[in-house]
Amino acid sequence: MMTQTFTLDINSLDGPLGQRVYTALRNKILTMAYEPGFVLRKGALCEQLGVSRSPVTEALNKLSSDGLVDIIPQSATRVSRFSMFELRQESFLREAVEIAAIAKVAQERTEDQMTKLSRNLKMQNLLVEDKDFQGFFEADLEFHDMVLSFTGFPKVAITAGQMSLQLNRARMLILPERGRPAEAVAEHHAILAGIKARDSDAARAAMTLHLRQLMTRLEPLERQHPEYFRPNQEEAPR
Amino acid sequence: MMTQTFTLDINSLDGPLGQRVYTALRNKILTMAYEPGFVLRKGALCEQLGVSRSPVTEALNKLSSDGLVDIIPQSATRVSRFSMFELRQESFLREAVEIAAIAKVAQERTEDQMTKLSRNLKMQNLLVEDKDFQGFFEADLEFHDMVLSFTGFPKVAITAGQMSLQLNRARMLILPERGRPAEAVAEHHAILAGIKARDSDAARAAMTLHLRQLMTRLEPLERQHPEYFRPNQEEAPR
DNA sequence: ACCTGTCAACTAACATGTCAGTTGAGGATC
DNA sequence: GATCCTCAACTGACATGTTAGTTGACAGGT
Repeated sequence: MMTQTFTLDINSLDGPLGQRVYTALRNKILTMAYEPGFVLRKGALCEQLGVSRSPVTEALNKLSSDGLVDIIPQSATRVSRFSMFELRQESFLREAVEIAAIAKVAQERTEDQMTKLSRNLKMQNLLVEDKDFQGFFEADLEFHDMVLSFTGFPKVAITAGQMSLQLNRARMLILPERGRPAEAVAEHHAILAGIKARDSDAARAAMTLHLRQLMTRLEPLERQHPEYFRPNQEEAPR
Repeated sequence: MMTQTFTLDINSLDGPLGQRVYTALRNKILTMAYEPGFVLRKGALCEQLGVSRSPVTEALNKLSSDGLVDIIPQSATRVSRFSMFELRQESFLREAVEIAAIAKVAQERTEDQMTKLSRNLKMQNLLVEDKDFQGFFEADLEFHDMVLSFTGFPKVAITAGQMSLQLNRARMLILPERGRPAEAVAEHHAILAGIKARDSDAARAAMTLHLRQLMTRLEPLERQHPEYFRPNQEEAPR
């Protein structure tokens, strides 16, 4: 399903060059193929991809506004390091949006939506049984994306995705945690039960519980992989 | 306080040219000085500003990803028209975030924060009494921004601002509604009371009530100003 | 009045050149 | 050895040229 390209490749994508370069780099970064701190040399990228600086610059600028790369003016561009503070902020925002979404979806759900969610959840079960954690990871993303989409508000899913970039990248570091996928599936079941019963409060509570797990698991990361984090920069005073 | 420039001007700003052009155009659009549908001709802008296409292009691209302009490839760029569907989506997202924020702030507020909010609210009272609705509008924005900032999560305020762009622009169309500012001030008082009592639920309820008012007032707009809206494009089927 | 083909105007996307500012490594000086 | 200086390498920001694609108006045929 996921084409793991080892060398940077553009030709397999379509659309404008700038978009292609952006997508390619974005995937590299989000899958941690480019590690935090990795230096992106513009000249090398141009040569490697056989394009001029324009599309590369455009792509890097987009990545910068996504917060995926840090541009040090007149010097270098490197893949951004994590900041636990930033992860907490993203988690807060994600929770805010998903909670609101689940409440709406629980009230308005259709049978068709129930079927799709239920089908996805069964797939999650199978994937966990087969220990296909990569597959489970993607099914998990899809589950949450479906819930967000079922609000009937496409922008909700898009916005949630944009503001959870670092969060999803950091998740790559805690993929192989023993027993966690099974727990997550159970939590998804609880959420789905709330939706099925059209019980907003129950669905909301289950979702809250589920989402809170992530930061709990992310917090130890700063000690385990200090090289991926930037020195503490807590909130600034007002 | 607001410098109402009639001709497009860049020199009063600082920073890179691209940023300045972006800010200038953004202000024009958000204040409705450039009306929805207005065509932005790149050549004219370059001449008018005395810069080359690079910074102008950069600015227009940013505005496009903000959703403030619609770029019709190979043809023209125009200030985006409203879509009631999009406004509803932004309203949903804004409510999600502000609700989450107010709950957190109510729990963790400091005396200093109370003082600042209280001071702002008193100012709102004075401005409404003086019928300075423009001033009230800005104080209102500041009130909400303060609440978001008091979460201790700068990104929350930033994100909320980004996803409420169309909403704030549309608000410019309903500025002079009789009695509404006074009502809004009263609602702000209720919110502040919840924060003061550290009562998350009360604050949340008051905020929900307050935010819901906006869409109620925005809905009739589509009939009053059809020229500012694009023909209905409701949600796509899945 | 209605369709249709043509054409000018405009634009996005990209390539390339220039310039000033920053970084960092290495050498000179103390 | 520590500090300072210099310089090469790299970059962001901007200007400008080119190509190909889209739109809208206008003319001409029906």
